[in-house]
Order: sequence, then structure tokens, then C-alpha cells
Amino acid sequence: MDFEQADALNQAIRLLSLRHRARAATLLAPLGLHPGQEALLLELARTGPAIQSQLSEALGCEPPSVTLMTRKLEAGGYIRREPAPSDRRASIVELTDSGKALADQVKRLWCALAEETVAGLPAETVAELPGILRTLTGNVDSRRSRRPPEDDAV
Amino acid sequence: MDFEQADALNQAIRLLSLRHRARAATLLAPLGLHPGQEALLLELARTGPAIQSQLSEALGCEPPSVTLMTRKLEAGGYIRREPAPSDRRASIVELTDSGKALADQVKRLWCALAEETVAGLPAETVAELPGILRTLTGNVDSRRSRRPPEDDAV
DNA sequence: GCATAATAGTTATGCGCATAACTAATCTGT
DNA sequence: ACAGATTAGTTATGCGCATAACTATTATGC
Repeated sequence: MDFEQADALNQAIRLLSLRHRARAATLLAPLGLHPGQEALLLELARTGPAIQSQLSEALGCEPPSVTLMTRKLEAGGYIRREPAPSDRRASIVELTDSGKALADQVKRLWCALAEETVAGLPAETVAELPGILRTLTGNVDSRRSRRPPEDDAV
Repeated sequence: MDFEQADALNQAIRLLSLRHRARAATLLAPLGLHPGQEALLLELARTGPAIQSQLSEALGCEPPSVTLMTRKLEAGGYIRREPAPSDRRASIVELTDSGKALADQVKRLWCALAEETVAGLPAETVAELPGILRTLTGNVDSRRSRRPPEDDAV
């Protein structure tokens, strides 16, 4: 691959990151959320209570990031942290009622953002997109377990 | 679009951002660069000397970000800033010889990263990808000038 | 010609994310 | 049963990026 193509790709990924995140920030701001926090709320809404290391794994970010995110969401009253009975090192994190309500609002925003994002693309491309993006992600994922491709493309 | 699909897409974009950036960080670290700085070097290598506001525009980030990036790259000896003769508000930024050499190294890394990123995808998809990503970016770009789509897809 | 607007850049501050270094608890091997 | 490794989490620190508020310069309208 020559530099022109490589740069077109890398730059496109970088810019998409910046813009998608910025757009998410704009949409989430009225809810009092910063981008990244919504992922934690959605994960809890999806799977129920979890300990922080599970969240770290699910969100794809490091434990210190989870520490800070949970602290801020807890301060906002959206989540609750209580010690795990079976492991005194761990904290169980769960949504409060307020957090559940907020997660529902986030879900609606999330649909709007996704629709806005793929506007103008053929439905076929839209359907393939998550799988393609996950393939790209897996290709550069330096933390992935060594189990091979796993073919989770759509 | 239902939430499942929307979340699959939004999450995929978020994770790709994290991973691609992390991978770039790993590759750039031996050169003493942090991700984001390479974009500035490549832009200068591409277009020659520029003032900061042009860089801000080209990189898609805000002027304060350019201020900090240029300061650090200048401290590293990779770029030089001198006052613009025709406008005493502006600074002209250009690569030093050291910066040009570094930019060449970055170009090689950039090719390797791009190839790694698209590994396993059909060539056809790879060819379409930059255009698709730019469409997505344009769709959520809140700073774009109001000139319509512009159809720069490949 | 001069007040006002627009533009180039900086500083201050805050967030998400990372790594490094640390504590506390649990698990493992002998 | 106990030393050492592993795991859960935190604190400290640094970077990129953002917005807000500011200075200095240049352009504009009357």
C-alpha cells in the first residue's frame, strides 16, 4: 500500500473519531454526560450489575479510567457502588433508578446519532459497516486475547 | 434504526477510535511522538510551511490544540516557528531538517499501520473504505462549511 | 480617521484516556 | 500453612482534545 492510500485511511479514521466523539459530546451534554460515560451506562443497562474489572473489559478501557468514570457517575447519582460479598477487593456497580432513566434517554440519542452518521449510505453498506469496523478494530487491538478472528462480522 | 444496530455502530466507531489510536501510539512511541502530532508533521510535509490557523483547519482540531502541539514539536526540534512578515499576528510553521527526516519515518509507519488495519478485508472493501469513512465523518461534522456533500467518496 | 468587528494566537481549565506505582485481598504451589 | 504470584482497585501524572476568556493585530464602515 502506498502512502497516499495509507494516509487517506489513517486520517479518515482519526477524523471520524474526532467528529463522532464531538457530535456525541454535543448530544450528551444536555443530559449532563461526557462522551465515554454513556458507554458505561449502556453496558450496565445491557448486562446488569457488574464489577469494575468487567466494565473495564467491556468498555475496552483501562481500570483507572473506570475508576474515574464510576466516581463521576456515582457523584451524579446515576450509579451505586457496593462491596462485593464474595470478594472484598471488588466493587459491584449498578444503575440507580435515575441511572436507568438516563440510560433510556441515552438509547434514544444513540439511535439518532447512528442514523445521522450513516445518512446517505446504501442500506447494504450500513448493514456491513459494524462488521467491517470490528474487523479493523480487531486488527489493531493490541489487547485482544489470542483467539483468532472469531468472525463476528454481520 | 433500532437500538441494537445503532449501538453496534456507535460502539464500533468508539472502539475503533480507541484501538487505532492506541496502536498508533505504540508505533509512534519509538520516534518520540504521541498520536496527533504525526498528523501535524504529515500536513507540513504535504503542503509546506503553514500558519497555525491553516494547520488547525487541516488537522480538524482547535487552535489551542495546535498551540500545544507546535510547542512540543518545536521543543523537540522538529519544527520551527517564525513570525509571518505580512501579518504580525501569525506564525509560520515549517519542518526542520530533523522534522523532515522524522516525517519520512512516520510515512513508513503510516503505511504499515494502514496495512495492518485492513488485513483480511477484500481489496474492494479496502478501496471503498476511505470514502465511506469520510461520508460518516461529514455526516457528523458540526464544523463543516455548509457546502453540501461534495461527493469525495473514492 | 477612528470605533468596531473579525482574525491569529495564547492561557486556563476540564474531560477521557493511558501508564506507572502502589495497596489490599485472593489464589497457588509446595 | 505460608511465601509468592495474581487480581481488584486507587492515586499520580501526562497527553490530546475541547471550550472560555483573553491579548494583539488587521480589516471594515461610516
